[in-house]
Amino acid sequence: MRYHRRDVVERAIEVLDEYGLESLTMRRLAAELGLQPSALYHHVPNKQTLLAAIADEILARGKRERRAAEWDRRVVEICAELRDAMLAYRDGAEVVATAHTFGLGASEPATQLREALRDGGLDGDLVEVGTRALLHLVFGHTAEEQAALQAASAGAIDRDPGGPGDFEQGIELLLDGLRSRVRR
Amino acid sequence: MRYHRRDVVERAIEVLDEYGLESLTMRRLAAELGLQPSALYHHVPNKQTLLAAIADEILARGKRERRAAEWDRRVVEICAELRDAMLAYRDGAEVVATAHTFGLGASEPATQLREALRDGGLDGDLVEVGTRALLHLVFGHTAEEQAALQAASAGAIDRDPGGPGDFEQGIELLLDGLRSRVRR
DNA sequence: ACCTGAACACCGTTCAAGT
DNA sequence: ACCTGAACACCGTTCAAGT
Repeated sequence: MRYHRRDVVERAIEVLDEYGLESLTMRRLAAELGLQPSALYHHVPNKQTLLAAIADEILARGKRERRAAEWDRRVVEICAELRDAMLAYRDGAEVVATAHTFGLGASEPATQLREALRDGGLDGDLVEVGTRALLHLVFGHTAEEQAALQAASAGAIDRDPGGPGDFEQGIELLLDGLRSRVRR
Repeated sequence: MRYHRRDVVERAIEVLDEYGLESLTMRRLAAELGLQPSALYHHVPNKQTLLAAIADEILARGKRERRAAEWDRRVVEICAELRDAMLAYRDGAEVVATAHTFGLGASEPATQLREALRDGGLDGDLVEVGTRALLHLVFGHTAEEQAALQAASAGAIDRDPGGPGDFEQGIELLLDGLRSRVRR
């Protein structure tokens, strides 16, 4: 059997979802594909790049149709889509958030948010600050939520998992600030 | 020589600051202390706990006097203190942010923010949502800023590092939303 | 209480060689 | 182009034993 890069990424997501990020090793993935570990380096230059590709694929799979007409409703829609996409896979939020911290992946959601804020009539500087703030909120909240959810299902009752209500409320707080800065 | 837990944490921070998070291994730290790796487990149950202790110590070392009288200026002050504390050590933001995602460390800053928001006259629910949103913004922004700074100093000109202006602007956006929700 | 020595069960990555 | 086989230089953690 001969594989291509997309096969490797797809199988990596299966391993991630079934066994978790700490079990997603290059050796484990190679074994899952029936390959020697060294064979993976023909498809991917290193593990970090593979994780960035996984992050992008997870977000791509969560894509939905845009419905909202108003720019601020569209922001909420984009953020909710991001959250749902990450929650769909075990440790999905951690993978995406980490990749984003190091400037990898998640470039498309950033572009969409930037567009929405620009449509809202915000200045160039505020578009950038707002986009980054929204992404940090979404990634931070979802990573914490998923960690709490997984900790809860593994035993400890720990803390409240946050939930979609808390999530939207946080986004709305930020949107308030953005709305009040629309030039008119 | 006999060590205590605090010696181990202190030396770990030195190793972190000098060689970076990826070089902070239990074996490396043990060698630095002139110990066998197994000796560390007398002071700390595992690496995760050590990292949480490092996160707390980094934040504790950055503590400053509170000056602002108004609740919203106090929020800005707390957030700026957190950012400075994390930026003071190599990979400090990543260590603190990761610990926070898993519900470890950073409990004191959370308490201080909660107090400030309560003083501002916000409802219990909003206090929680606001505190979490502020922390995600601070951790997310600072981690990204530090990663970009370190990438820049290592060669690539990559992206803009954000800076304190962008940071405060993001916090102010959120504060706008919080201010508008003060019950009166 | 704190530490050594040895082991267990792994990692990511490189590189010559094969088809 | 894609893969094997072998190696290099490491990991975190456990556990019996020592003082």
